[in-house]
Amino acid sequence: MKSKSTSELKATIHKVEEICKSNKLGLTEIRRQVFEIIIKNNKPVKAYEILDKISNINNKPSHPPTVYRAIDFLIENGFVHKLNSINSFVGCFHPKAHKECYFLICKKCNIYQECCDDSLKDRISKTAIHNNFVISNTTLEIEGHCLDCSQK
Amino acid sequence: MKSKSTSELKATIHKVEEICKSNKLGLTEIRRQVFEIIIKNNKPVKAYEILDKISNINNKPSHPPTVYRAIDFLIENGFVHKLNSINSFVGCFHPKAHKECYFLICKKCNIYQECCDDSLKDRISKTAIHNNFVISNTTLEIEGHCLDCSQK
DNA sequence: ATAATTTATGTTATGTTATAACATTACAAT
DNA sequence: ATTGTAATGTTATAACATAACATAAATTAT
Ligand SMILES: [Zn+2]
Ligand SMILES: [Zn+2]
Ligand SMILES: [Zn+2]
Ligand SMILES: [Zn+2]
Repeated sequence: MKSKSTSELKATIHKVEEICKSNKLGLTEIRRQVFEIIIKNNKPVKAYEILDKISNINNKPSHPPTVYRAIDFLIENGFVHKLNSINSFVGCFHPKAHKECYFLICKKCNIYQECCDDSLKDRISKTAIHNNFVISNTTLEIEGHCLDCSQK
Repeated sequence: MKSKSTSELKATIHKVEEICKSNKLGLTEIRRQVFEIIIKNNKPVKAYEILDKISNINNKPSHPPTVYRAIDFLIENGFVHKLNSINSFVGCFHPKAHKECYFLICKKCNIYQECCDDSLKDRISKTAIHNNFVISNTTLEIEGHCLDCSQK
């Protein structure tokens, strides 16, 4: 993620809080911690990295299910996304704006960008219709090199 | 994969043999076995399923590295694809036609279809260009329900 | 031919990612 | 008080993948 400003970050966290409040979703301490670890990182985060960080924050060892449960909650509600191609998790900066996001992932510096434009979404939708297929979720992950890294 | 005819299957296997021959790629016994297991299955196959089948075929236990090496070879040369969203492998029915394939995967019956049309490819390419991004590989996996399964 | 090199496979162990299963806690509803 | 429900804790293990090193088979150079 091309580094987000502090205000964008705060706004996103606030939006998630609002969504949870108005939908009576329990944004518990652990879920909040996991969300903040993910959203504050400008690179995709791995589950066991989160596990380490959570353990440090709380000064006691956490266990995989704790982290994976929090991740599940966050994904279910559209606050984070999983990047299947690299088994990592990223925060969503427009939660609930749409169900899925598409990503560009730089193999060199590991930075990612969302790229969920409508024309792309439409094209995928048309492809599905053309194949008589009803979409429930889409994984689109484009790996390669970002501008900076391709110039070096 | 909407079940391929025997002739299509034979043709694809033959094409892979030809490509290997003309490019001096060693299509060894194990590699061929793994390829045939994957291509003959109309559903995505998991690495450890392949491991079991290989062990049975050869009447002696095989080990994970053997299978993963064969898979690596087949992917590198475009004969099979990995579906990252379900950690499974599928055969390619038009090897070398293009570097990547896009997929529709039915969550219910597990059958998959390739859907690598040019308009979709173009759209992805344009999205990358628009973001100053140089693509090296693309994962597009659309999960949902096929016609049959959505009618039930 | 044979030695050197390269390519592929065998084998053991381990690393990494993710979930099953069951116990406990906290808090709300009856 | 009792029951229900949602979340978390805990232990163990399943599922997916690779590192590291040994051996064998095929190529190539001498
Ligand atoms: Zn998003
Ligand atoms: Zn980069
Ligand atoms: Zn293909
Ligand atoms: Zn189906």
